Amino acid sequence: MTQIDTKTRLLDAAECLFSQQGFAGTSMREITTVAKANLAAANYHFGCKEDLLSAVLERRLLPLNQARNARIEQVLTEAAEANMRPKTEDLLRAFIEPAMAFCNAGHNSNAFVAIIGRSLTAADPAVRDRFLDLVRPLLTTLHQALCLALPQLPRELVLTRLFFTIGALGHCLCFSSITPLCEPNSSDTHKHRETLTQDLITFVTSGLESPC
Amino acid sequence: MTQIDTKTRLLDAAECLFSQQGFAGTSMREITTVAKANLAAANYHFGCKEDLLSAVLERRLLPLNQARNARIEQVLTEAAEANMRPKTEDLLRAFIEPAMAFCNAGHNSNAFVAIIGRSLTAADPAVRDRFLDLVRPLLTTLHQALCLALPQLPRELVLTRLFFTIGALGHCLCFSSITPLCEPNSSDTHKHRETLTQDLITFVTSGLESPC
DNA sequence: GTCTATAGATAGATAGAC
DNA sequence: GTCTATCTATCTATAGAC
Repeated sequence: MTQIDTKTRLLDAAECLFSQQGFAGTSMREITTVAKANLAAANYHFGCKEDLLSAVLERRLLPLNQARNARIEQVLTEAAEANMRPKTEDLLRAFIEPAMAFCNAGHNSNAFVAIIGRSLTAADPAVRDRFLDLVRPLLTTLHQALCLALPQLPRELVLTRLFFTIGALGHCLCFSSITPLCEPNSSDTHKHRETLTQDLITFVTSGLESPC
Repeated sequence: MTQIDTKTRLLDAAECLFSQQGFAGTSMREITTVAKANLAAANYHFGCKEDLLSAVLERRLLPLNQARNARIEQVLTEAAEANMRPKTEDLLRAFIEPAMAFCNAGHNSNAFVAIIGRSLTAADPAVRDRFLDLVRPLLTTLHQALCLALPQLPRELVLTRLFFTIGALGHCLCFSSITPLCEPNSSDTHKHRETLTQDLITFVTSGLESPC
C-alpha cells in the first residue's frame, strides 16, 4: 500500500464530492475530512475553492481531451490518405468512446465523468466557464472535422447537431454515475457500458447524418 | 400595474435565482431580497428551502407535463382511429415542442426551462428526486407510446434512446437560457427557437428510428 | 508542508411583536 | 401575513506555530 500524498488525496476527495453534491453543495471542510487532511492544507495547495475546482477538472480533462484530439486527427489522416471523406461515425466515436471508457479506468473517475457531463450546462458560471475553457478547442476541431464528413449540411446545422450530441453524451455520463445501469458489483457492468456507448454512437450518427 | 402577492414574488425570485445559480448556490436571503420580501415570510409560506424548490418545480411542471401528456394521447388516439401506428416524430414533437415553447411564454419561464434541463442529472439528490417524481409518469407514457411506434426495436433500446433524447433536450433548454442563441433583444429570437426546436426533433427522430 | 486556532462573513430557521 | 431580531451552525480563508 503506497502512501498517497495530501494533494492527491484532496483532489480525489474533491472530485468525488463535487460529482455527488455539486460545487456549491460541497464545502472545503467536507473535502478535507474525506481526504483526511487539514482545511489549511487545502488552501495551501490550491489557494481557494475555485482553483481547487480548476485543478480537479484539469487533472483528468487535459489527458482525456488530448486522447480524443489524437483520435480525431487519426481519423482525418486515414481518410486523407485514402482520398475519402472522414466518416461521421468514426469522428463521433473518437469523441465519445474515450469519455465513456473513462468510467472503467482505474481511479475513481467514474465520479469524474458526472462532473464532465454536467459542467457545460452547470448553473454556476464559475464551473461552466472553467470547464468551457478546457473543451472549446476540442469542440472547434470536432466541428470542423464533422463539416468535412457532412459537406452537404450547412455548418451551423452541424454545430447545432453537435450540441445535441454533447447533450446526449453528457446525460449518459451523469447517469452512469447517478443511476448505475446495472448493479455496481455486477460482473457485466463493463460490458453494459460498452453496449451503451455503441447505442449512443449509433443514435447520434443517425441524428447528424439526417437529411437537411 | 397589478399588485403581485408575496408568495408569487418569492416563487418568481426563487425560479430565477435557482436557474442562474443552482439550488445549493442560492440562499434564502438572496431570494427574499430579490422578491422584496422578508426572510421570515419565505419560511412562513414554504416551510423550508427544499419545499420552496418543490413549489417552484410544481408550479410550472405540472401544467407543462399535463399539456405534453394530452398531446401524446392525441397522437395515439388519431393513430388508433386511422388504424395506423403512431409516428415517432409526432410523439417526440408532442414531448419536445411544449417544453421549448415554454421559453416564449410570458412569465420569466425562460429561466425555468434551464431548471428543467438540469434537474434530471442534477448533482444534488434533493433536486433530482423532487424533479424525477414529477416527470416519471410522463416518461413512462412516452416510452410505451414510442414502443408502439417502433415495434421492431427492443423496448430497452427504445428506453435507452429516449434517455439520449432527454439529454439532448435538456441541453437545449439550458443553453437557450445560458447562452442566448441570438441577441436577447433580437426580433427573431422567437423564430430562431422554432428552428432549433425543429432541428432537435429531426435529430432525435433519426436517432430513435435508426436500425437496430 | 501540515498543523491549531480563529477571524469574519453568511447560512437556514425560529420566536414573538404587530 | 409580514415584520424585527436573533439563535445556532456552518462557511471560506488566513495568521502563525512547528
